Amino acid sequence: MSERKNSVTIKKIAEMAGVSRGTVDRALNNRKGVNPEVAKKIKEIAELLNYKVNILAKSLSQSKNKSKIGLIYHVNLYTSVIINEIEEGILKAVSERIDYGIELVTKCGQNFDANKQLELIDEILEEGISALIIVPINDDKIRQRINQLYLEGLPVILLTNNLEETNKLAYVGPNYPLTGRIVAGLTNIITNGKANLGIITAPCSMLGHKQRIDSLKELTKTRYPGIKIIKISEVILNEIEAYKDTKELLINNPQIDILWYAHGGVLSGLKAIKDIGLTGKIKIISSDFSSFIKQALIEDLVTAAISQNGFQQGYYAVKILVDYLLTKNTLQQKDFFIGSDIIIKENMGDMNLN
Amino acid sequence: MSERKNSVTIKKIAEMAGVSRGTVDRALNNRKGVNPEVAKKIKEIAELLNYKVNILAKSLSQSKNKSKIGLIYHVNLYTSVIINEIEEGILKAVSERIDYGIELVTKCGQNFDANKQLELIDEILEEGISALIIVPINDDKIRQRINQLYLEGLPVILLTNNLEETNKLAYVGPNYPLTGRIVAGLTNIITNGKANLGIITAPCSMLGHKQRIDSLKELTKTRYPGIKIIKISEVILNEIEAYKDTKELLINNPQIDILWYAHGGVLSGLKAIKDIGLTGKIKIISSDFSSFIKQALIEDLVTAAISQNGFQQGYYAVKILVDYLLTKNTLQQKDFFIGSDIIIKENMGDMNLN
DNA sequence: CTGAAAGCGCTTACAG
DNA sequence: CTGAAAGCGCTTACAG
Repeated sequence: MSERKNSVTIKKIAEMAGVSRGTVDRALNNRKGVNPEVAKKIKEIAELLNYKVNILAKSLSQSKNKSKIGLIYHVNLYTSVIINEIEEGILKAVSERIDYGIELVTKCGQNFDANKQLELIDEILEEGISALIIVPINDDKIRQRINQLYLEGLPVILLTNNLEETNKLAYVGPNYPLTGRIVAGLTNIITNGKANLGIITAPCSMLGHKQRIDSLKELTKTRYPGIKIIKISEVILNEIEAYKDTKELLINNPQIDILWYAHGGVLSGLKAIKDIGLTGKIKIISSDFSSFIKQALIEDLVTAAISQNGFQQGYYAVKILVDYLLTKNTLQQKDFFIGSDIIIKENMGDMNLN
Repeated sequence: MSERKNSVTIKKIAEMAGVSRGTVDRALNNRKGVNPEVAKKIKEIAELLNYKVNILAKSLSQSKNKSKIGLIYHVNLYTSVIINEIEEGILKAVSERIDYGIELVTKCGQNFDANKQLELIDEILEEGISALIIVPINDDKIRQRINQLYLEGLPVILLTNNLEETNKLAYVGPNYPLTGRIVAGLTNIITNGKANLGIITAPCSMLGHKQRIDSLKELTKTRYPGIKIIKISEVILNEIEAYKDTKELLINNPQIDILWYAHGGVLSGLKAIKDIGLTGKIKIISSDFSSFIKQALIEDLVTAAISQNGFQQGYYAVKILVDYLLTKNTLQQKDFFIGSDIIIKENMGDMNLN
């Protein structure tokens, strides 16, 4: 069953090729200074024997020069919770890989400040990182900088927020269009197909947020015509705005019976709903899943939430990156989508391990 | 941030204790033949320096003697799909750990045959396994055998099916009572709290299946009184029975508006529903999540499914076990619950990596 | 361009 | 009970 490797080592290849282990190493790792003919022969033999490098030995032998992974992200009021989870996932994955000589360097910016993020990139480069994980801000300057870094040979993983037309090793994060469709499907199930939906969102500072709304719109049109989108309300998200906006939205559109908070703001939204006496009359779907939302689910104030699994996002970003750094194997895919879970009152904290 | 180890090696401890590296190794690994006083001193120094073994070096040095992990499971008509997923997860985790000298030996029984499983245990022991992952059959003989093995020092992980009063390193699998509650909550959401629920299940050959039903019953009583359980129909699950039973159930209980298939049988069930002209009038929740169910979700024949994440179950069983074998660190918990996901038409295949 | 040798951190016969 | 030495598979100055 698992006879697939072993016994074939660099030593065996060296013997068969009639060279030293050092030369085999150089050839297989494309280091310079090997006679091309010899290198070719060595590679052929390796191929023939289905040689697979022993990662343990490789890492151990290189353990003097640790490789630093850079992490750049940014916090702001409405993403801080998931950022915490993401960081936990990252730290977990890194701690599992300490023996491989992996180290983490972190820089954190604020509030979608692209210039600040550019600075952080410069700073982190000075630390001598060998790869970068970044939650990029949706800005041309950032896009260009990342393109440049990637072309210069730095493996870059975009985390949580995908940038279009940007070179990268991979994107790890939610499948935003899919998330929008999930909200549509969930609304359908909750309302038995007949709904007057209100949406509260923020101005689309992230590509994914726009994709989410667009795909919801499309799916309600084509698959769930009984779901009417009454109004999409874009507010600059802070608690005051979310409160005011929820109130206004519901008073001006009394037919709304289900409300989707695409970005947060649920806390004040619920307060507004209570103040106008609609608690229990409006169903709520939240695309946030913080401890506050958990509480709201428990109290039946929110019907369902979509969790973006921050922990997994962070964990897999590191896992994928380190696998790549250790093996240089071409990745099987460019986009690694982390599932978005449907959370209801009963399945919170379902999984008790990480 | 991650300054937590390194630089402190066995060599350093040896120097400080004034002994050889061999002796340090013997002491720290509790091998016999070390002067107790010396051992104590060595351990104190290690503690003081917060020594953590380098797993890479340890595994590499031991890579001649591979450790075999035994896997015993059983297939039968209605669990085969999830078993496939479980096996995929196991194989993935094992393949990621080949360099650690991990090998898998697999034995497969059939149809809840406990005697057969006992035989398989004997057979697999002869292979010289150093740990066992087993999907145990709910039988006293098995229970006793596992207890005995565990007491003899074999690390045993119970996978997917938990046995009570059985010694084990850990259980990895669904939280069955929770799954029942999820079905209750899902039913509540789908039906807006008013439901006449029919249940089709199999005689409880597994503890978990009973727990699932019990917890659903309890939660509908306490939290969702609007959900009436009309009938719980236990059939020996094969397609003919599932067909007959669904038909009978729905004809005799025309008030049923939502049906939960707790074990499978959905394929024939849907056929029966069609034959009596109720397609689209009865909502279906499936606790199975096979490719057939996927298709049924796409065709709107099934409203929602609960996935038990077989892949993760298998993957984590191996991960947890190998971590343990390599470090002998006491596990943080006894039960590792793998989340059960709510699947609707829109979030199938949400995650595209494993 | 290539080889011999030392090294990564740990384990393990072997000899005493 | 303990140490010296070889070994796990790979990498890397160093010398040529």
